[in-house]
Amino acid sequence: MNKENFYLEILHVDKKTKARYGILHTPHGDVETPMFMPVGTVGSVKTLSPEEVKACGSGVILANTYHIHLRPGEDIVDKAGGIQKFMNYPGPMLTDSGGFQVFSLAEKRNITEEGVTFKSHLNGDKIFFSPEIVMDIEQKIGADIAMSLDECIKYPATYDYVKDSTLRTLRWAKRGIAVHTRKDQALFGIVQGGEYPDLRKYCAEELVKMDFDGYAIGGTSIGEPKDVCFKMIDYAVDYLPFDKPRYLMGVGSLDYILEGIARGIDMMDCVLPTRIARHGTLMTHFGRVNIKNEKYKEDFTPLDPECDCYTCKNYTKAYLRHLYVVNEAFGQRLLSIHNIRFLISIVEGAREAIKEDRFEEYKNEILAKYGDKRGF
RNA sequence: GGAGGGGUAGCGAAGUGGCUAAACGCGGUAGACUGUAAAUCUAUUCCUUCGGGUUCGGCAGUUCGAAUCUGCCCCCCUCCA
Repeated sequence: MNKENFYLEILHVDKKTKARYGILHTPHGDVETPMFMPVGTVGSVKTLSPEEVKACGSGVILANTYHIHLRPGEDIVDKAGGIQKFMNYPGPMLTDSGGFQVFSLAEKRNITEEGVTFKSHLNGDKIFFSPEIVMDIEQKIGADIAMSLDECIKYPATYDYVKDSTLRTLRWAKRGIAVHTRKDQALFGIVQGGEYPDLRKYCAEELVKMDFDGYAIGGTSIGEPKDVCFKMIDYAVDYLPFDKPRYLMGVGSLDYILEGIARGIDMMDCVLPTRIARHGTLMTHFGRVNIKNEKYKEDFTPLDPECDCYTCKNYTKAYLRHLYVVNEAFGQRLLSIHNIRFLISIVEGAREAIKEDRFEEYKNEILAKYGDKRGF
């Protein structure tokens, strides 16, 4: 495809790993890769202003087609001048297609060849998503990057199920790209195929034939073991074009992010930092901190002495715990700022390391210090 | 002074003879969370050396058995004088 102002400029590839450093050019600005993308499902990264998210060093942020379609509706976003203008985010955005809701709202949907019928989680209304309808909605929402409608396949799933689903996702991809006409919006295809190497390879190759503006690896981070997730990346990445962005969907814990980057991933998104922050859990250079813990009651030190975020520079654990305990919105905001800034700063460090061909060492150093083998 | 009502675990509140160490909620403590149905969910919350021990205002009874029945006492609330 030939999109205005959208391309990935790869400036360096790490000598020892597949990690790449580059600049993603988009209609709403240039951003460096690899990058971590915070999630703002309904047009807001929960508890934060767009300016605060940007101040954390964010590049692209996400919104969700299913949720925006329900409220306020794509026509309103279109009238507002697009999602970036509507929510006043000073940077590029991406909309997920609703493919994840096929997974997360599994009890409320039915899949057919034609598309997915959801029973709205808000009021039970019947919502039909075909690849064509999703393209129409995403083009109206107007993010810089739209995602093709897919089925995020649950794990584990049988070979036969994954094969049928993946072939259907490919047919949906073809139908979607056929009706995608906005030249100022990139469209990414999504590689499915579960844990099966031949299906991942086939799916990747078929998508590449369709010539998307970027490629995502989906069906990851949904409860599968870590090594399975890494294999899913490996099974697909080698069949993706070097010069197109590669997006690992749903990944937001420290080890998955760094392992993804090592495997040649450019973009990752996750709700994890914002969700766990709201629930009192923080990622720090020295592992996870649960700010609810009684032991922080009189701890007047910063959350993470090595963190440069607004929260760590200005507030103590005792105060953050207090805000959490009394359920103040400001506390959720400070904690969310920290987690987002933490992950973004880790990825910033990764970019510097890639440029200097020391990404492997950087990754090992960060993970060793973090300590928690779960990685988040 | 008279007439009612009530005192149950940190708090609120069920229970009114055995299945009750005692529902439920709050509070407390700990944990989970990965393309957001998530300011949500889970576990735990009398003591314990895990054998057991001590509980339902207090004391004394009835009973094989009492938070639950009886008597007296203490305290709280409402209304009338």
